[in-house]
Amino acid sequence: MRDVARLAGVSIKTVSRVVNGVPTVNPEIAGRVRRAARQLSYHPNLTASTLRRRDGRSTTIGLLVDDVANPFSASLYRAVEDVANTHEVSVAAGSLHEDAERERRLVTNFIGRQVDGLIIMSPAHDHSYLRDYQQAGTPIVFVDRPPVFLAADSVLSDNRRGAERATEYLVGVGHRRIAYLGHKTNRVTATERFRGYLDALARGGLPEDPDLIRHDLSSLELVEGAIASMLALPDPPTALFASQNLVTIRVVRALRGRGKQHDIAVVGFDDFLLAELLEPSVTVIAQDPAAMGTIAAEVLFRRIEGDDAPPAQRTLTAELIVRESGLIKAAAAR
Amino acid sequence: MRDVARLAGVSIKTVSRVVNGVPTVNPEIAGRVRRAARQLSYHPNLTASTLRRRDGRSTTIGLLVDDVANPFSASLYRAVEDVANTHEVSVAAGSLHEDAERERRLVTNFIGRQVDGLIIMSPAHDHSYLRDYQQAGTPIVFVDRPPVFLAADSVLSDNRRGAERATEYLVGVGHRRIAYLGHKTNRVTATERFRGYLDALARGGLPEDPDLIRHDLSSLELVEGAIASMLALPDPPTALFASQNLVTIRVVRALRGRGKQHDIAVVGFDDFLLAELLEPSVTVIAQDPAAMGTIAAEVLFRRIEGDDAPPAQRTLTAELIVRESGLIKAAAAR
DNA sequence: GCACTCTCGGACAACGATGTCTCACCTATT
DNA sequence: AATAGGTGAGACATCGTTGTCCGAGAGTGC
Repeated sequence: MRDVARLAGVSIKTVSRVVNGVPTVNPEIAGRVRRAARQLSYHPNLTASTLRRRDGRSTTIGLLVDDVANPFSASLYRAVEDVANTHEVSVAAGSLHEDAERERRLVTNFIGRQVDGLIIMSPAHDHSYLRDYQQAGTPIVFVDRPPVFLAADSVLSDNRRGAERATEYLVGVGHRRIAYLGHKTNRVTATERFRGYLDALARGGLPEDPDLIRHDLSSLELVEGAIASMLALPDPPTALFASQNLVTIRVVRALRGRGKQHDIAVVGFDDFLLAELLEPSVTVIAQDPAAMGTIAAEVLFRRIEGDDAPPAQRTLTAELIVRESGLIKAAAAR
Repeated sequence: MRDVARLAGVSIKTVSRVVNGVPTVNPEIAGRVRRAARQLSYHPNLTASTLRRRDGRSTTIGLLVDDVANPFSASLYRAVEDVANTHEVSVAAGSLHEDAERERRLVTNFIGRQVDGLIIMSPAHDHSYLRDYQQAGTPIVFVDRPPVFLAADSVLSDNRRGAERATEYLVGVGHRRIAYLGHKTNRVTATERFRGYLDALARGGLPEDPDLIRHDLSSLELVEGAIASMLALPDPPTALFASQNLVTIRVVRALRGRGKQHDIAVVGFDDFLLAELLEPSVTVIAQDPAAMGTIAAEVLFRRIEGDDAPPAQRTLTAELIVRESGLIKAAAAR
C-alpha cells in the first residue's frame, strides 16, 4: 500500500480511500492510484482491514456439518452459501464426522478467525462451552439437532412427528408387524424418530416388539443381519421403517439381495436421489435441507445485524412422499 | 490480551508466549495466565497473528467448485478437507455456478483473505489473470478442467479416453447406431468427451451422424425431446452415450417414460449413487473425485511448502464399470 | 565470593490497514 | 475582496498480535 502511494504520488490514506471506493476522491487521482495498484500487483489485505475496522466484521461465517460430502449436508451448505452471497459474505465449512472433540477444535479455530457467526450441526451432547462465544458477540444457530445446555436459535425437522407419520401410514396400509431399523442412537434425530415410531404403534394399538427393533445399523452387513433374523421369526415383519437415508438404501439393497423387494413394505426417513426410479420406488418422509439452510442463514444474519429477540426454535415439518414401496400389502409377505 | 496480562500480573508478551506454547515459560505463570484467559473469556485473534507472523500464513486454503451440492464436487471437497486436516489447515469453499465473473470475485476475495493456496474447478476460458496471484506467492492447482493461458498444476480425468472407452464398449457389444447425448459444450470436459466418442466411432468404422448427436442437454425436457426425435428416425439408435451424470439420469428417466429402458443400451460418463440398483443397472465410466481432490491437495501443500518444480498435469484414468444397461443388445431395440 | 552463563520476562516496534482530526485549497456568496 | 463553506488529502494513533532486543535474576564453576 505504501509502495502504491509512493508510485501514485499520494498518501497511504488516499490509497485506502480509493480501494474502499470513498466517493470524495478526485477521479483523476483515483485513476492514478488504480493504475499504480495494478502495476505493482497490489491486493488489499482483508485480514488487516478486518482488524482495524470498527465493527471487526470478517464477512465470513462458519458452517459445521457432519460431512460436506453427505447430500443432506451438501444441500444445506448450498442454501447457506446462497443466502451468504446476498450479504457478500463467504462461508468456511468443516466436517465434524460425529466427533465432539473435533467440533470444539473447529469452533475455536473459526472464532479465532473472527467469523461473524456460526451454523452448527452438532454431534455434541453439551453445548454450554459455546456460551462464552455467544456472549462475546458471535451468534450461533443450530441446525438439524438442538442445542443442549445452551440457549440458542435452532432450525430442526419434526423428526418425531415425521417418523410417526411414516409408521401411521404403514398401519393404514394394513400392516401389524412393522420393524424399526435405526441409525446411530447417540444422535437426537434417531431417538426422536424412534419415539415417533413408538407413538404410532401406540396409537394403532400395536405392541412394541423388541424383536422388531434394531438400532445403530451403520453398515450393510448389520442391516442384512437384522433383516435376516427378523424374517426368521415365527411372526416376521411385513413392513420396515428405516430411520435415515443411508439405512434406507441399505435396506433396499438387503431386500433386493433376498429377492424380497416386492414383498415387504418399506418407508424411509429422508428422501434421496433416484428413490423414485428404483423398483419399487421408495416411499419416504422427506426433510428439506435446503429450507433448513436458508432459514438458519437468515436467522443468523438477522442476529449479526443486531436482532436480540430471545432465541427461538423453528421446526420444519417432514412430509410423506408416497411412492410404491410403502403400498406393498401385508399379504404380499406371505 | 492486555487485560489477561494485567489480571495475571505479567506482560502481554508473556501471554503471547503461553498462548503459543513457548516452552520457556514458567509453568506456574503459564497456569496463572491460562486461568486469567479463561476468566476473561479471552480468545486469541488468529487474523491479527497471521498479520504479524513472519510467514503470513493464514492456515486456510480456498476451494472453488462448480457447486458444493453437486456430488462430484462434494466428494472432491471432502477429500481436500481430509488432506488439509492433516496439515491443520481449514478450507473455505465457494460455488461458482459456471460463472467466470463470480470466479474472479471469489478469487479476489480469497486472495484478500490471504489464503495459502487455491484449488479451482474453473468455468473460465482465460486464466491469465491469475498469474499475478501466482507470482505473489499463492500456489494454484486446477482440478477437473485445465488452466488456459496459464502455467499451473492440474489434476484432470482422462475425459477423451474415457468417452472413447465407453463408446468402444458399445461398439463391442454390437451396436452400430450409437447416439451422443452431451452436456454443456462450453465446458472442456464436454468437448473432450465428444472427441472421445468420435475417436471410437472412427476406430469402429462407424460414420458420424449429426442426427445422433445432441449437445447442451440441460433439462429433462431437452433429453426427452432428443430421444423422441432420434427414435423417430428411419434408422434409430440402439445405444446411447450420455456425457455426464445429470444427463445420464435424465436419459434413464426419459427411457423409462417411454418404457424403453430394457430395449436401448446406455453408458454414462460419471458414476452416481444407486446406479447399480436401478433396473437395468447403469453401466458407467467412473471418475474418482476423491482421488482428484486428494492429489490436488497434496500437490498444493507441496507447493505451499516451497516446491518449485515446473507445473505438472496429472491425469486420472476414467474406468468402465460394467453393469446391465450397456449389455443390452442392438437387436433388443427391434 | 566473583564472574560468567543461562533462563525468562518486558519494552518497543511493526504487520497492513482504517478512523479521527486537521489543514490546504477552491468555489460561491455577500 | 473578504469570508464562509465545502472538498479532498495527509499526519497520527491504533486494531491484536508477534519479532527483536535487552536486562534482571538465578544458577554454575573455579
